[in-house]
Amino acid sequence: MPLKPIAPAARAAFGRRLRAWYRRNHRDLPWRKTRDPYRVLVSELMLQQTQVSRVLEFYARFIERFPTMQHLADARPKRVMESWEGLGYYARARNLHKLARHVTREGGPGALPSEPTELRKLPGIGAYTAGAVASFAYEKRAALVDTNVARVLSRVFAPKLNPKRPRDLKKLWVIAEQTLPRTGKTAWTQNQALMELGALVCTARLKRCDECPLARMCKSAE
DNA sequence: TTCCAGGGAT
DNA sequence: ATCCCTGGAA
Repeated sequence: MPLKPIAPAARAAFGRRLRAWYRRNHRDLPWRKTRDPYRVLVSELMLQQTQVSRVLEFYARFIERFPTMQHLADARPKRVMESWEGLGYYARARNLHKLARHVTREGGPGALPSEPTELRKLPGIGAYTAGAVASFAYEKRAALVDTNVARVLSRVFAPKLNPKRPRDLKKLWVIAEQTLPRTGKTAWTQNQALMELGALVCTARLKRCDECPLARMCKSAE
């Protein structure tokens, strides 16, 4: 079942409205002010499992204790786990530590790769986080789809798709790639905007279509 | 008080 | 397909 390509005009309108909305409505979050791949990674891993409000404190404390990949790599497992205490999903803290030790190993620069395919080889990094680091840290022109993005894209372009079904999720990745702006810099903003819209307006429980910049072109707007 | 969201590993 | 863990919505 081939996926109908999105009309260029719709694509352009989608991006412009989305980004314009973002500029006016986005929250001011610390990980949006940095391009440090390490910080972006830490924030993404924490955000996978916790609300923004809660991540804020943990993120600040974590970065204070482990300011760089090298600091984290040098730390004792116990201290890393203590810093994660209360966030849950502790396997991810272990993966993060493992990752830090891996990329700094034997004189390694402690740098993360910038390509999603390379990032995905690292422990704890799946398709979403790979895209997030590539886009948010390196400003690569990379797609990223988490459940927020999947929900927004399906509602706007393909209401028949069910993001929970793996087969449909693949199609949503295709849509995400099709709607990606030309430059990495603009993609950064658009990806952030997609996530923000999913978090603030087009939420799982409530569709606040009256405040949505995409309502006019949305296939499931009310 | 129950129910669900949320990436990745296995 | 299941598990991991917790806050917050219903």
